[in-house]
Amino acid sequence: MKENLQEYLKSKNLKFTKNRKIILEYINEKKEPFTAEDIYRTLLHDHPINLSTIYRTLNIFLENNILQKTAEIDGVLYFQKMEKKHQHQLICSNCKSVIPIENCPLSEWKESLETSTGYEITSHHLEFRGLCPKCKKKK
Amino acid sequence: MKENLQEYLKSKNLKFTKNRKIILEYINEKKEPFTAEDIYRTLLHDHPINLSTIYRTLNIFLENNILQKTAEIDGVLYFQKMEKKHQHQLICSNCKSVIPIENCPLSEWKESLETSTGYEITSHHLEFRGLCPKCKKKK
DNA sequence: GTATCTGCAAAAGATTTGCAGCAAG
DNA sequence: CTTGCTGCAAATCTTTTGCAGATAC
Repeated sequence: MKENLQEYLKSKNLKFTKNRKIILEYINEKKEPFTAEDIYRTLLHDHPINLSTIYRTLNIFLENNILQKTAEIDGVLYFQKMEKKHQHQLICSNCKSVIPIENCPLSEWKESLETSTGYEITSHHLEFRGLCPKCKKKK
Repeated sequence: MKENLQEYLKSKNLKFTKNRKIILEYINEKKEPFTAEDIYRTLLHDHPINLSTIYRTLNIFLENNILQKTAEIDGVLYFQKMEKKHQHQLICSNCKSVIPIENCPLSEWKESLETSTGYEITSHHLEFRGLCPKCKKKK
């Protein structure tokens, strides 16, 4: 993957810099959706990278389908590695933690919706909200 | 509804001011999800209301379940009158218009998800994206 | 009258941008 | 060496907040 990306970036006149490499590693390892701030704070100690650079890198990765935007919660964007697998999120209303969920019964619904609305539907976004096991205990 | 609300607000030590009445009328008439800015611009000519006041009013209506937050798109909040009916949205990626859709096959999925994750799920949010009939033609 | 509302201006928080120096190829 | 990347500071955009005067009841 890393080698492929490097080739790919070159073909787009983009450079495979140290920062991009480190951010990419973060993205590849992280199972849960994350924010720009999450990356910033995680890397702060060993490889501090300016927040602007992180945002710029995330946008480049988004444009090139290396990354996907998976949620927007209280004005904050959440990202995840682009997966072949279709995924959605489960968000804790209390601690704002986000976990991914798989399986999705919605694709079947798509066609009937296209017929009834006249829209051409290209994607959907689904979020469940509730209390995670930890926050459930505290109440 | 208007009379009930007035009683209700009184019981909460909230006043039924002219501004709140006008904003409420907007909310009741508007079929599509709307933003604070939408209200501001619509009322600007006949009943200009300060944006802060609009935001404050929306938040009060939210807390009192007169209004619901239905989407968050590119950093902007979308609201709709609280409906008994469960609803979701269909958003045009091109012109950003939003229309509500009814029927939702997801409630059945909730229980199995609660079992598998340990979360207590309280709500879900679903958005479809695509091209509306107008924008489809232009392409 | 007095508690709540409102407009205004300023603050806050996430994200973007301009620019001058730095690094990759 | 040349083009693209980075850090920094400042700008931007939506939403929130503090405050002093206005309004509802």
